Amino acid sequence: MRKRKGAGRPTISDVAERAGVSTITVSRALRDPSKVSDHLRRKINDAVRKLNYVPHSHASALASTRSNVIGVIVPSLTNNVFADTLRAIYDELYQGPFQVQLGNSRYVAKDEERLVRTFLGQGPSAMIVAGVDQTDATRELLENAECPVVQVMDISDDPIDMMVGFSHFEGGRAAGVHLVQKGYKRIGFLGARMDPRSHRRMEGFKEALRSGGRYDPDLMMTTTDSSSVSLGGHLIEQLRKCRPDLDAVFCNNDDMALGALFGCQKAGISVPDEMGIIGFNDLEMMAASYPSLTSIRTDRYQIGKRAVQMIKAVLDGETPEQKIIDLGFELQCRESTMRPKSKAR
Amino acid sequence: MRKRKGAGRPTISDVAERAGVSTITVSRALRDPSKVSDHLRRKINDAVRKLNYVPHSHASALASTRSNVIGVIVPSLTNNVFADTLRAIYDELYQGPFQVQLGNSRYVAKDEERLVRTFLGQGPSAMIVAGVDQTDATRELLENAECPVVQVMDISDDPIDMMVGFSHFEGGRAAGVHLVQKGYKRIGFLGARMDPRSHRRMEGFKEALRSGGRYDPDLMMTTTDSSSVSLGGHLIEQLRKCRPDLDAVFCNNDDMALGALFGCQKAGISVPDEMGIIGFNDLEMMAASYPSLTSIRTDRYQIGKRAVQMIKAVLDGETPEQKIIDLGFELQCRESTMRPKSKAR
DNA sequence: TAACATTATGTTAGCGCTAACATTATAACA
DNA sequence: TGTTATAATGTTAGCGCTAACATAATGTTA
Repeated sequence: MRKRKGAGRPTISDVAERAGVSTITVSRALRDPSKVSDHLRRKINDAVRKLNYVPHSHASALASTRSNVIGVIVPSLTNNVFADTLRAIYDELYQGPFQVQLGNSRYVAKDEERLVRTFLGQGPSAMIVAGVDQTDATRELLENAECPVVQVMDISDDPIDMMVGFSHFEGGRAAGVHLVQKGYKRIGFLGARMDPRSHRRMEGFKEALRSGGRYDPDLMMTTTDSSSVSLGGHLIEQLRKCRPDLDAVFCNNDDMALGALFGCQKAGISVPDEMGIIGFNDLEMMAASYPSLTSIRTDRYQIGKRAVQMIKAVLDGETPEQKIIDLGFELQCRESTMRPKSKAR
Repeated sequence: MRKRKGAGRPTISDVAERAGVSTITVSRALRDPSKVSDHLRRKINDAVRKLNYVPHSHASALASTRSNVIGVIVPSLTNNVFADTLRAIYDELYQGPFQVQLGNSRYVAKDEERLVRTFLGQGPSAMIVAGVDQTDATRELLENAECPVVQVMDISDDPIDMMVGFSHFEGGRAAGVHLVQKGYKRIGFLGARMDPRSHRRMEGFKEALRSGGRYDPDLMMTTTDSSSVSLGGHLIEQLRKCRPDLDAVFCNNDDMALGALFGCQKAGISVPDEMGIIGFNDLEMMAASYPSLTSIRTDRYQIGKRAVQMIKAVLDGETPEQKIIDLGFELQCRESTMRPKSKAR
C-alpha cells in the first residue's frame, strides 16, 4: 500500500471530525468566524484547543494562492537605521496574519535582485525594499509583481508603486546650510560606504556649500569602507593632515560623527570651537555625548510603520490618497556646532 | 466547469513539457542534479531559464513535509548584540536552500512562547532561540519539536537540544576581578533592562567583588528601562550623588559604558584616574572612544555561525561531537581602567 | 549470453488546505 | 401559502510539488 505519513501533527480534518463538521467549515471558522454559526464555532474552537491544532501555513498558501508573507529587503542588519525601521515593521505586523520574510542584500544590487526574485517566487502579499536605486531588472520584477510594493528610506518622483521616506539631498543640504550659517569656513565631508543615499546627501551638502561660497572639493573625503566609529576618527585625522585649517565636517552618519569627535579629542582639538561636527540620523547617543552632537533627525520607526499601514490599506482594497510619503527630517542643533563666536547671518 | 487559476506563473509541469520530460525529473534535476543525466539536465535548465521558473516553495514544503525554514527568535532587533548574530545566521544561510523566519520577542517571555508556537506550526527545519530562560511551556514545545533546536548567546548545563554561547556569570566575574586587580575600591554596577543574562553577569560580578572584599550592595544600581547611552549617563550621575566616593563601574553593556564615560566627562571626573569604566560585549566603538573603553569581548558573529553549522550538520545526519559550545569571552583592557597608580597585585 | 545489479526515468497518489460550486436550512415577502 | 432571497454547511477538485513505487535502459559478472 502506498501511503505518505505527513508531519504527524493534527490536520484540519482531525479538527473537523472531532467537531462533527466538514473541513471547510473549520477552515471558515478560523479564517472568517462570522461565516459560521455560534454553535459550530464553539465546537470547532474547542476541538482546536484540545488537539492543539495549528493551521499549516504552506498548505493554506498553496490552496489559496495567497501567502500572507510580506517580503522585506534591507541592505544591512547591523545598521541601526534599518533596525529601527525593521522593528516598526515587526511591531506593526505583530497582530494579524502577516509574517515577515526578511532579506539582507548587504548593499549589493545583484544580491538584492536575487532576493527579490526568490521572494516573489513565494507569492508574497507585499514587498518592502530599502531605497530607490534598484537595478533595472529588479525594478521590472517589482513592477510586474502582483502585490503592493513600498520603497522605504528614500523618495524620488518615480516610485515603483509606493514610497515612504525623506529626501537625502535636502537632508545633506540642511547640514551644509547649518555649518555655513554657524560661520564655519573650511568645511569638509566624511563619507563611508558611499551608497546612493549617502551620495545624495553629499550632493545636497555640496550644493549648500556652493551657494554659501564655501565649497572646496579637496575637503570631500569618501571611502567605500563600511562606516564605523573608528573610521570616523581615522578619516578626520587624515583630512586634517592634508588640510590642518579644516574647521567643520559633515559626517555621512552618526557613527562617523562620533568617531570624528573622539578623533578631535584625541588630537586636542576643541569641538565646537576649532571643529564643528554634524552627523546624520540622530541616533540616541548623539544627544548623550559630551559635547552633544548635532545631527539630522530622521524618523526611521515611522517609516516602517507607515509602510506597513499603506500595505494594509491597499490589501484591504483602499486606495491610498498619496503614493509618496515624505516624512522629512529635522535638524537637531547641539553643542558640537555651537561656536561661541557664531557668525550666523 | 470548475477551474482554479493558480498564480499564473510557470509551474514545474510547464518546465517538464518544454523540456520533454516528466515533472519528477524536473524536480530531481533542481533538487539533486546528480540524479539526472547531463543531457536532460541541460534541457531542463534551459527550460527553467526560458520560462523564468521559480519553484513554489509552499507547494514543495507541503509535498515533502519539509519547509527549509529556520525559525530564529531574538528579544531585540535594535540591540547590536543580536544584530551581529543575526547577520552571521543570514550570511551562513545565504547559499543553500534554507530561509530564515525571524521573530522579535521584545524581551517578553509570553511573546516568545507565541512565536515559538507559530513557527513550529510551519514545520521548521530547525529553530534558533536566544537565551536559556524560556518559560516551561516554551521549553516543552521546543523539546517536543521534531527539529534541531539551538539556544544561543548563553549556556547552561541543561540544553533543550544544543547550545552556543558563553557564560555570562563568568563574564561578569572577569569584569569584577579586573576592577579589583586594578586597585579600584568603591566599585559599582550599572544595569539597564535586567534580562536574565544581565542578571547572571551581575551575579558573577558581585561574586568577584565579594572575594576581593569590595562588595557593597548599595553600589549595585539597576533599572528595567531599556539600555541606552543617555541612561548610562543618568545612572552614573545618580549613583555618584548618593555615593560621591564611587571610583569604578561595570556597565551592563557598552551603550551604558559609553554613557557613563560621557557622564563623567560632563561632571569633570577623569577616566580612568577618578573613575574606572568597563562595559560588556566590546562593540566596535569601545576601541575608538577617547579614552578607549575596557570591555568584555564576546564573539556574537561566531555564535550565529556556529549555530547554523551545528544545524546543518544535524540535518545532514551527522551527530555533533558536542551539544554545548562555549565560545568564551576575552577581556579587552583599555584606557578606561588603566589607572596610573595601579595596585595590581 | 543469461542472470543480476545499477542507474535513469516515469506513473500515481497525496501532502493539508481552500475555491468554486451544490445543497440544505432559515428568513422574508407578497 | 408558496416563492424567493439569504445564510449556513457540505462536496469535490485541485493548488504545485514530491514520496513511493514501477519500469525501462544500461552496466557487470560468471
